[in-house]
Amino acid sequence: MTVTLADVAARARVSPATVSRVLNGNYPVAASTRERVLRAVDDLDYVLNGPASALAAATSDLVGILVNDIADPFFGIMAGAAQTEIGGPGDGSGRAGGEKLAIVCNTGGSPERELTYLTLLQRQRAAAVVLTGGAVEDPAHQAAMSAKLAKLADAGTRVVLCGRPPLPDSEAVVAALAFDNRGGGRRLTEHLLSLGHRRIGYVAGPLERTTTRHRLEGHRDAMRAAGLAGDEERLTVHGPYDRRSGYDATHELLRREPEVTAVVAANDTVALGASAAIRDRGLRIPEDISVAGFDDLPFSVDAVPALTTVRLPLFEAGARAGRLAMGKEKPPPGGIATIAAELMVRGSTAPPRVG
Amino acid sequence: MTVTLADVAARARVSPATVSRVLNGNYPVAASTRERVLRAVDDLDYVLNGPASALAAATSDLVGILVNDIADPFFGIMAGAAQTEIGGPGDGSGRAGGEKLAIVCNTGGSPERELTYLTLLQRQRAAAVVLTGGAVEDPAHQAAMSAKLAKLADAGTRVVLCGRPPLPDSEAVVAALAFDNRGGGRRLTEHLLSLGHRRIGYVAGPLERTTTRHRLEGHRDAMRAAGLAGDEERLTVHGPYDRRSGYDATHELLRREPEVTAVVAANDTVALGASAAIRDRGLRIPEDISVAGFDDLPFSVDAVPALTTVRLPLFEAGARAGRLAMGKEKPPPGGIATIAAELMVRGSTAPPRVG
DNA sequence: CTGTTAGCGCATTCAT
DNA sequence: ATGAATGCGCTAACAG
Repeated sequence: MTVTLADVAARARVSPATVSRVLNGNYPVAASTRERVLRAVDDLDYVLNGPASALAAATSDLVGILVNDIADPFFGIMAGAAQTEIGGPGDGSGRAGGEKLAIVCNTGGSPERELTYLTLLQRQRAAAVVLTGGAVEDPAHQAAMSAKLAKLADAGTRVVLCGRPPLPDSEAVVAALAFDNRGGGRRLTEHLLSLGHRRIGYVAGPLERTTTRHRLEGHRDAMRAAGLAGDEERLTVHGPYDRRSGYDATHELLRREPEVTAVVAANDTVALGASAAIRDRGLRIPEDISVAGFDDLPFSVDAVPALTTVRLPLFEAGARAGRLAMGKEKPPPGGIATIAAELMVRGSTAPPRVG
Repeated sequence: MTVTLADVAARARVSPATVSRVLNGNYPVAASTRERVLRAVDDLDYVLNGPASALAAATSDLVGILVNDIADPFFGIMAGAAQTEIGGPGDGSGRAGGEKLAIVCNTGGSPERELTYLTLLQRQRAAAVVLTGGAVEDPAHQAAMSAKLAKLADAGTRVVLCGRPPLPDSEAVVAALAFDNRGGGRRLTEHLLSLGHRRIGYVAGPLERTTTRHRLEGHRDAMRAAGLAGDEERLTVHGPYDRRSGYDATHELLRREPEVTAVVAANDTVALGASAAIRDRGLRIPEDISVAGFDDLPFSVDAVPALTTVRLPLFEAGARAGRLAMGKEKPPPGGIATIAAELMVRGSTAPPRVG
């Protein structure tokens, strides 16, 4: 029923070994034989059996990309970029050559699912794994992750972190590309302070995530440097990285502290919700309250007014992670690189009203 | 080095077959033995060899989800929803039970890559494949797709279409969930007509895509019914489904035809770009020009003014496709279901200025 | 309910 | 440059 390597060999009048060699191309084969084999492959419409191949070779051509939320462009952009480097351009024939199969796995931000996916990828003997986005800071989970990644690395899987800080002690990881969330957060708040804001609310991401913590720390560093420490707790509300959360949290924040003149959101999506909440209270942006986000997702420039935010080079970082996973690029010194975050000042921030 | 089923069997003092049975759970095993085996698995930190398993069983636990653009929430939402149904909830142990591995493949809208990914999935003996979003209408590609899907189905892979019209003659497909793009497009334009608009510009998606054609046909149906046929070509500009394209195309449209009082965009993302272009020309929305989108993505309600659009139940459709792919839900009669599209009237559309 | 026996389809030694 | 032989780790009949 299903055509195998042996069938192709028979039709091309060569041995199975030869067919295998032309298909993998890592071995000298006479041009004439190669041609004969390829024709037989086409004639028979032969498709390599991936599992059999992976079993025999003890490696597969799967590359996993883990994301926290596939519906969030923050991850989609990185994953798509990584995939372009991993999947190869294809040869236009649809005939699948030696390229890898880049596959995106959606953890939904759940530590358990993250581990489960890693196990599944380990089971598939994945060639590489790219972990994107912030990590959960629970010590137990971190330990489990380190152990799991070590095991993957042991089995020959290349592990790359993208937009995620390096793990405590992991020589298992080929490279870690970390965003400068802290620096970005600090510069963003410094910008607001320089405009004259003093009471700045912060709609933070979920607790126990590195991204949340680093951005918040940057914010507080700036506040402290301006002599504005003390009110952190009251001026901070936590919630998921989504629009709804930004909306609800901002209402809560403004109820708690009506004197706020600026709201910093955990990311652009949250900022969108925050903006909606502010408008629903009859306030104008930026005249009554300034709003700022983080990430500079594509829609942020189209917000009205355009959103002041911190740009993260998501595409570039994802592409680099993809190359690193493929071994196409040399890892940075020490395996760790910090990716700069750039402040983008736009219309949603302005000096506070006097009085 | 790497621990195998046999090692587990030895430690649990049972035969390899028994270990296989408890791991797959499709066969009666004494509770005491099962427990012994599971303990051995944990002790040895055993991870099943996916390729070997797939080879022996002639099926794998991979389920492919093909998307046109992973950075676009339109696809992200569907893919994420499908994945929740496919991946299973996990048992919270991170130990990967019998769940499938849902993997998202990003075609970038390229027909070649679409075929390549299908070949790769065929190679992996995928359990199921979900194709999301519009298809390219090139006859050669359609034929190639039909053939490829037939081969996949032959090999036991379940094929499900989500947000994509059924193929000409394909009993290969388990089920096709098609959005009512035509009806939605028609109702949207009817809404504009009822407001009094007569010169309506259309920023369409890329040529030769089913989604583009159906939405455009709905629009033109409504125009024709209102006796407004004739200017189709001049009032339509095509481009990719992205923000930039919406921006450029709208400038082109307004240059070509300044009397336009409303712009219908191919989707919400394009509508965002269109809105920016309109504002950059010093025009107000909706006072000077009304704008409408399609899809009702999460950010659309936050646009200012909120975007009038057509809501597609992306999450529900994706989840249903996931269940269909898993055989957890009965296919609709004839294998084809049309998913309704709901008009969402919001602030971005209003009657045209008189005079 | 459990053990035994055969492959699954391919990559890779070794030969030649 | 090519062919023959071996085994990757597991599942699926068959016994029992």
